[in-house]
Amino acid sequence: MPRVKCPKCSKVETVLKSGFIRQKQRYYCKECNYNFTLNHENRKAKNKTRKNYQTTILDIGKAMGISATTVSRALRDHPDISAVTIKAVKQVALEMEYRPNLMARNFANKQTQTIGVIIPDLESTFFSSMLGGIQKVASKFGFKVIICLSNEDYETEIENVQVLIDSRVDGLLICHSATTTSFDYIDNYCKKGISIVNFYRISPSNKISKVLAKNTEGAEKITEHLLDQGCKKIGIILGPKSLSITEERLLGYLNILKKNKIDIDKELIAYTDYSSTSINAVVDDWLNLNERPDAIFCISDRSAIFAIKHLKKRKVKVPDEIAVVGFGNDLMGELIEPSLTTYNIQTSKIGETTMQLFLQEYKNDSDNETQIQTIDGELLIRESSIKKKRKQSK
Amino acid sequence: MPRVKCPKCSKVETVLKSGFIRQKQRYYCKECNYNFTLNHENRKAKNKTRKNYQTTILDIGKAMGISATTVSRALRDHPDISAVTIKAVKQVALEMEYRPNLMARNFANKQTQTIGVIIPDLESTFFSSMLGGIQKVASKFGFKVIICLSNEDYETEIENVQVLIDSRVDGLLICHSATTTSFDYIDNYCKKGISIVNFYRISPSNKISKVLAKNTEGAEKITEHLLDQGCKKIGIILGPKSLSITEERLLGYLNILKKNKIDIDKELIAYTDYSSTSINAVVDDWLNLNERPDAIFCISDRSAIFAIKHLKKRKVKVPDEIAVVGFGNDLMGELIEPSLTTYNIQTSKIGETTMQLFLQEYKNDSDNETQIQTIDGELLIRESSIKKKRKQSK
DNA sequence: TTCTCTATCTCAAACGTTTGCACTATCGGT
DNA sequence: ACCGATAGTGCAAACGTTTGAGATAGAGAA
Repeated sequence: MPRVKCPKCSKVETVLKSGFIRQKQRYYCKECNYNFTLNHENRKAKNKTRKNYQTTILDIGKAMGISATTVSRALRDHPDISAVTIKAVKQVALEMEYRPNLMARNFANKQTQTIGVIIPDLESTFFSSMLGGIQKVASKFGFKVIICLSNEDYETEIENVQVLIDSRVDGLLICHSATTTSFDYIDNYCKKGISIVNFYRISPSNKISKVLAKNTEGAEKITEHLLDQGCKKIGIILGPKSLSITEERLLGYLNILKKNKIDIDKELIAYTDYSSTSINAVVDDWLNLNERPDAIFCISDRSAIFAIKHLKKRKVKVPDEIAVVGFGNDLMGELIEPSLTTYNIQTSKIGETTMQLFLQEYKNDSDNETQIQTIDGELLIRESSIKKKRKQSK
Repeated sequence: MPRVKCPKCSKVETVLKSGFIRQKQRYYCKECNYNFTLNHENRKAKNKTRKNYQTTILDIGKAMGISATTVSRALRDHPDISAVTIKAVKQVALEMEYRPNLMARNFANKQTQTIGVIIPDLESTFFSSMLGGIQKVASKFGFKVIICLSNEDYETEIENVQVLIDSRVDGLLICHSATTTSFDYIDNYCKKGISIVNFYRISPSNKISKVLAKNTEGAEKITEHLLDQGCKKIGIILGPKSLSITEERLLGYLNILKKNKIDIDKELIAYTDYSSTSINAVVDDWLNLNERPDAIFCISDRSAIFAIKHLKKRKVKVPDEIAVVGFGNDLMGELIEPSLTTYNIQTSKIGETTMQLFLQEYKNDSDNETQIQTIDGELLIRESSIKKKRKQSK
């Protein structure tokens, strides 16, 4: 029989061993019916003395002989607290190097002052500049931004959404991936009362607000410009069919062709997955036609640059033989030779507006109607679309 | 006298009005000395029924007749819990659409599975590609990434650090702003036990780990290459003096000049703040010299592109009259005409390594020594530095 | 039978903050 | 002397999870 004293009744005779628990001998006292092990450390004391201990409002309260409640309120300038107290508390907080624990605050408040942003990639300056716009507005209003990249993959997109929602971000700004074909999950989360704003590449859902570029109008202007340059046969390189921007820009293109009574050649409407291989394949196809197109309208500046590079490699002169135009206005369009004609959708402004829209909805947190905001763009005529012949004839 | 029943002694006669509190009539019972107001709603009930209520482990426990503890452990496959229970709990959790509240979890665990990244800007593809590298590794290990932009401003950088630390991020990856001249704050935070990793633009602190490019070596290779092309007079456009990269690259440049017994001309060493105006000013200065430089080595690809654009405007031929080289390998260098010779520092890999380094330190969370990792680079010779004469002579 | 062990489960505290409401003191009218 | 008002402060619960350690039961050992 072990010679151990029961911590409750202080008897020794009645204590029996009772197996091991977590690598420690465990005892049982018959007298008071109590199980116990020896040598427990004081957890509280351990915590208070550990290296990176942070002062809390409780510490301040204790130091000043007031309650933590009052400290909490004082630090936030609550009207109930007298000016004297507020000043004193703030002074002590400073001295004690107090910093609020935002984790705890957020937890208590059930909000994080954080928004999640999902974008397809950071390969070019295109999405990162939208991100920049979002960041700018967010930081102005004290919001943190968690970024997630979908890498143009639907599964990843959904995983990201899940993680962000589990993290209880206050809002979700989503630009869909190129492989996203089902947008149902959006509606699902809306039911749970999370603010989602779609931007640039949007879903068909009518439950969330959206910010988009003037896709159709832009495509119209681009197509008009090409016709204006004397182009007769304009190929269009689109993204995947499921993407809103694909659809809308195709519409603009078709509008202008119809308006000008030009037959629509289905062979000249190509869907791609944005990859250089798929774009090069389309270009090759068209170069093999009996009658080559004299202009190519690309879904993005990036794809236009792929096209230009490929055309150069195939010894086709841009713009003389084939004009190329992009869409979006990516920084690199300005640098390539020939410089790229494009439609400036104001990426940064799209980002800013998206964040503002979220903020707006977040403040009125009622179920007010969803908004759709369209950001103005402008045609940016550069060298890649100027047909010399035409230029000379002017 | 008001006709209100005291909730304690149930008497009516003894109840008096006692002012208003928060827009509500307040009463006072003389009998039992109790103050009260009427009609308090049941907060708990209100919460449980509100629109976006999320099931908790407590709900699951209640539904299954087991404790929340068991649920919590079951969901995390704790060995104490029987396989049967684990399976059952997971099943119910799925049915009840349970999702862990990461805010609460993080709060309890005192860690956030989140790292903060501070970069100067998102204007070019340069930092965003480092960010991409960080993101890639982070998401692989279940870490979220909060981004902050310093906009090359010291104050903003410090503010960001503060916010991130208050948010209790698990780590901080910092690339300093161009205007940061005092790095003391870093050491300060290190004392508090936060993992900080510096990348690309680093501080002199010896308390944190760092990931950097082969700046000196790269600058040597670049300079050697220029000499190789027959350049005699190489101007160097640097960033601010306080920046580590400025110093290190200047060193590489000087090394090679000395090695080749070339006199160092202080006039050809220029410090800038990265802005196009400051770069153009330097270029103008040099163009006004009696003897113009025949090559310009720029601190970044972005600044090299500013320089090339400005030279073109001033009708100076690149590379024939003046060769221009950059540093870093930004996407746009490939696109400009003439394409830019540069030193590829592998931005994305720098990001990846930074995150890996953090992860490594985070896991051994001991105060192990700091590491400095250098990422290999390679000279990327393109058109902007090829002197035709030399080429012909070969 | 009596003690010991293991497997499994539960209790309660802890994390740091916010918040509803009670409490106290004091002041001004009747 | 009594009533009503207001300002300032404190108490305790709540947020959802994790965790240290006690509880319980049934199996095995002595």
